[in-house]
Amino acid sequence: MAGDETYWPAELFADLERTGPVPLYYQVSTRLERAIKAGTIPAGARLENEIAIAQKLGLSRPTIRRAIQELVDKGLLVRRRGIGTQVVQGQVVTRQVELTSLYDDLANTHHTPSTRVLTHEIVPASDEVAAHLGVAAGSDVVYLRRQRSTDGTPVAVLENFLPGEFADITVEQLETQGLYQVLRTRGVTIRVAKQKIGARSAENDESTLLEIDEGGPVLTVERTAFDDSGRAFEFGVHCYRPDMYSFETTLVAK
Amino acid sequence: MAGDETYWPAELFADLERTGPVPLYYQVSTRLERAIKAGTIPAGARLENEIAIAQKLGLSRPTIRRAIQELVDKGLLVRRRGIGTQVVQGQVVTRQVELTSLYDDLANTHHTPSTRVLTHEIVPASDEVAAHLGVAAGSDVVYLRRQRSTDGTPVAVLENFLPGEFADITVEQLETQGLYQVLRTRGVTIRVAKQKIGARSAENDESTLLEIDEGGPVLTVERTAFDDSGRAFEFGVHCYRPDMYSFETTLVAK
DNA sequence: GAGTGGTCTAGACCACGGA
DNA sequence: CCGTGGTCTAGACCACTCG
Repeated sequence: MAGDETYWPAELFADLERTGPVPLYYQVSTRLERAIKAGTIPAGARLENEIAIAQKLGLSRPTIRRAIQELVDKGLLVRRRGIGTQVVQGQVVTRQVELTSLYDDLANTHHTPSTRVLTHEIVPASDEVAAHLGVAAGSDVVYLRRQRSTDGTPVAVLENFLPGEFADITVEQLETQGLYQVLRTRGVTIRVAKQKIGARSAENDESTLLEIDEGGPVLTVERTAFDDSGRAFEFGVHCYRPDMYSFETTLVAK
Repeated sequence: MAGDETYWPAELFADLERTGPVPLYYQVSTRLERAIKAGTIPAGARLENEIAIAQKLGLSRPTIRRAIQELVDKGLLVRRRGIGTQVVQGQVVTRQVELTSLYDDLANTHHTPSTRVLTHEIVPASDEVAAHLGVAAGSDVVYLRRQRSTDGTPVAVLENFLPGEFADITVEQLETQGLYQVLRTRGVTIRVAKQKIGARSAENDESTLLEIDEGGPVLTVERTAFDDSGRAFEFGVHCYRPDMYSFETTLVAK
């Protein structure tokens, strides 16, 4: 019957590097993702089955499965046993919440982020901060409060707590780079983050700093970040101007 | 040296069902997750290497890898080449954003959710709704507006648009079950959801419905849901009382 | 019954980190 | 150097869906 065709634009996969450092599953996955986003493989289309794809590409089935799984996890494909693999109808392009800092987020969207450091001091850890950072209550931690703007418009007020060993981070570093960028220079990279997103009214000087109405709504995030070894290295309490920032996520049922 | 021990409480894995319908990787993964959350394997601990685990359990390495990968994706473990696998220090228990309805969320936390249907009618699809649902602009869609409460306190105002084929859903069904529950009865299950989380001031009758201050802050979600075949079957615009609801997520760097 | 994805095995070689 | 996880192969059997 017409309409039962399966898709597999094999010509898109002619240039796979079998020797280079880039994993094969990743090469397949990214090419497939591009083809879907470009509409070369239309929404709702059915892909060829895994075995056939593996043969056409001269790869093993597990490699193909892994490539496809990447896109299933991203919400671009759905798989059903006995049926096949289909493209999700998600024309609406959504930029995902990635594990990047707000600074990078803003810089990546062709804006010019800037930072003003409001507070930069050593304080004893409260019980809450100590619990999140995994340090003793009352021990020295670094407290930062920053105002983040883009193109001159304030976007967020960022409060952060770091373990005492980061006391030597300077105001100048913080005003020219994002916090995660500074930490990366010191060999600390973010690997896992647990966060809670909510809303409340602006408090104290927040309305002034964000240039919004007194007591106006703000979007809030509480985030604990962990490094490569699973150690907590940052606890942040942030508030955002809701007309300047929002979070986009894709959820996939398991 | 002391402190270099690796952990693997093999006794926890004595009862694996090799013949049943539950996948082996899933059995290993859930037992391991329980052991981590119970503290049997402490935060920061290093696991034995994959080959040794596979031998001890009489399973293949790919099966063990998959079990571990599940927990890496959940943010409970981190893996580093040349180093090993370690438990993340995430004592703070966080309930994750799952692909469940608000109704189930509330019911699962030992509360009694209730729903009042405010509007239930057929309307022509606006351009925005049509784009999200993948139907023609102006075609008939079902419009629902509901007030959701828990233990008598209002939590959210839910606006939803569904394809016209769901016109026969009754008010009674919606007041006794969650929307996704009703749809599941009709063979539609949610598989992927794309959503945007933000904040704004309460508008029109929302403050009254949520029993908050006029123009007070609300947490907002815009969600498009897709079924097993990748077809959009629901577009929702919801607002939540921020003191009653927030979102928790875990992000893992790839 | 034919076709699909879901699981599992038993190896192999490589890249990276540390001693 | 060794130990670790990262990738890849070439099969196998099963469970599910459909005609």
